[in-house]
Amino acid sequence: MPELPDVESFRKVLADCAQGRTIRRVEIRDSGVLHGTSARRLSRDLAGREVQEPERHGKWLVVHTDGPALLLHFGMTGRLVCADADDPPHRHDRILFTLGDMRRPRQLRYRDQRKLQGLWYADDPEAARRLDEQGPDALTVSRADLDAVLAARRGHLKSALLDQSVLAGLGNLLTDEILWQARLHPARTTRSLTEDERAALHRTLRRVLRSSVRAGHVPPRDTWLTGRRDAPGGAPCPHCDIRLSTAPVAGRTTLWCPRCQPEPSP
DNA sequence: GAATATGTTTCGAG
DNA sequence: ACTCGAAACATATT
Repeated sequence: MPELPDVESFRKVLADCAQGRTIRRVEIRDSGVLHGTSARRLSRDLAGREVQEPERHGKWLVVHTDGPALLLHFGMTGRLVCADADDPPHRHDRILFTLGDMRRPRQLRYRDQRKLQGLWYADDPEAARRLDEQGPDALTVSRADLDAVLAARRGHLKSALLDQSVLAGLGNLLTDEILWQARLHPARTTRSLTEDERAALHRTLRRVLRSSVRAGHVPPRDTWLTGRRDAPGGAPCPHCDIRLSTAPVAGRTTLWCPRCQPEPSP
């Protein structure tokens, strides 16, 4: 699930649930999501700490406290939920942070089915390196910065947009959506883009990201490409009704419209 | 059982 | 020096 808009909604969950509150207790139900630390050390370090305003960069969430800062990455199946501390945990709740006052304690839960990513201390060398290598955040990237990162990259447009070190925050769904709305074929090369196409790409990227952030995820609207992803045997393009094409591009399932997004000329 | 999945890193090849 | 594709991570669903 998680791409930039999802992680942005987790940031809000974290802020509403925990900001300004004290962590009373940390329960690690599956230490498989911990990286570079142990369950014992994490709960010792965080107990009694106050949660401060969280930050997001790309798909990373930074949890600031008056003690150590944490980095969360949600992989493909992770999420953050706020629950009543008395509610029984979900099967995939890997870490429970109990917060705030004793009368009505809340619980922030890191839930993740596949455990592809997880939690790091912000000063962990591996995590710090990964965060350091991120490109500009896709939600706020300027036209000039987008042009600059694309100019520094060759190969397929889709693989560039998907690369977090080029631009941080886009995943497979968002990339397909943006390329379709900008009417650019995913296999176009970054170098082939004209001035007008780069302008359209930036405009579309902002528009798609803003409405997705508002919705908390990439909305599966009928008028968007995302709404047609799951149709068996290929769905019609919401623009022109021709059958959408599917093929792997940059190693990922890619959906595009052969009419609205013309094949790059070789 | 097989294929697939909204993510990312690593490694070998071109 | 870059870029690409495949494999690996762990688990559920179709």
